[in-house]
Amino acid sequence: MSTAPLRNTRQRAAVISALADAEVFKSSQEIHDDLRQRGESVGLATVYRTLQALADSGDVDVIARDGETAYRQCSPSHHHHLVCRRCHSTIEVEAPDVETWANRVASDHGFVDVTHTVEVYGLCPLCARA
Amino acid sequence: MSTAPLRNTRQRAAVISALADAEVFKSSQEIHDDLRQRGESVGLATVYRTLQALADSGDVDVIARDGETAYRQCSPSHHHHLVCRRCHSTIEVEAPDVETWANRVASDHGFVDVTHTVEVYGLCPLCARA
DNA sequence: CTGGGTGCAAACCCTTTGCAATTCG
DNA sequence: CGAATTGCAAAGGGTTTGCACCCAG
Repeated sequence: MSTAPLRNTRQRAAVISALADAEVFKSSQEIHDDLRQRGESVGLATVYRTLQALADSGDVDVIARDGETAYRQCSPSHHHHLVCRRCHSTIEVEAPDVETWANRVASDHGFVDVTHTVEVYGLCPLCARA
Repeated sequence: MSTAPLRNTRQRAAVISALADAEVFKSSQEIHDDLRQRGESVGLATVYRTLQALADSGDVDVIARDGETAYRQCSPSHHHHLVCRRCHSTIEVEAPDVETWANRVASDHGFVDVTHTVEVYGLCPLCARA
C-alpha cells in the first residue's frame, strides 16, 4: 500500500484541466472530444486510464449515467448531486440526515462496510420552461 | 399513448416466472442462464427485450450494477434497497425522510419533475464473516 | 390471416488490454 | 538509463438491431 507514483505528463495535465473547466459530469469520451477541440489531443485510452486513476484516488466524483461512467471535479467533502436530466447541469447538495439514515438502516440489518449512492434528478428551472 | 398490446407468449411467461423465483437482482444474462438450466430456453435478445419492457411498464425494479443492468420483482410501493455488494442479497427498505428531503432539495433549487435513486451497499452479515 | 414476438447473428457502444515507442525523473 | 506512460488497434463485455420466420389473437 505504498503511495502510487504519478508522473506529470502533458496528457495528465490536459485531462485534469479539461475536467476543471467542465461544469457538468463528463464521460471519458466527452473529455476526449473536448481535448481534441482545443488541440490538446490525448489518446482515448489514456483519457480512460487517467480518469479512472483520478477517481480511484478520490480526486474526482463519479456517476453512472445510463451505460457510461461520468466524472466531475467536486468539492472534497461528502455530498450528493441534484442533476438536470435534460442539460445535465449539476448542483451539489448535502444530506446529513440521509447519511445517518443509510448507516442506521444498514446496521439494523447487520451490514458493514457501508456506502451509498444518492442522486436526485429533475428538470432545472431553465429546462423546465422549454 | 394507448395501452401497449402485449401478447402472452411462452417466452414472456418464462422470463416473468424466472424473475418471480429470483430473490436477488439479476441481469438479463443471468435470467437467460437460469432459463436455460430449467430447460425453458429463451433467446438472449428476447430476454433483453422482455426485461426492458417490464421495466418500462414499471412492473419490475431496475438497478445499475457496474456495467450492467439488473432487474428484480419488488413490492409495488416506492422503496429503496440495501444490497450486499458480495452476494447481492437484497433487503427492501423505506425512507420516508429521504423522500421528503429529496423533494425539498429539488424544489429549493426550482427543479421539477423530480425522481431520485438511493441505494445502500454493504456486506451482509454472512459475507462479512468471510 | 397479420402484426407483434422470437431467434440468430451481426452490429454497436463503452471500456479494457497487449505491446512497441516514448518520455519523465 | 529505467520505469511509468502513451497510443494505437485489437479484444472484450453488455446490449441493441436487422431481418426472416413463427405464432397468438
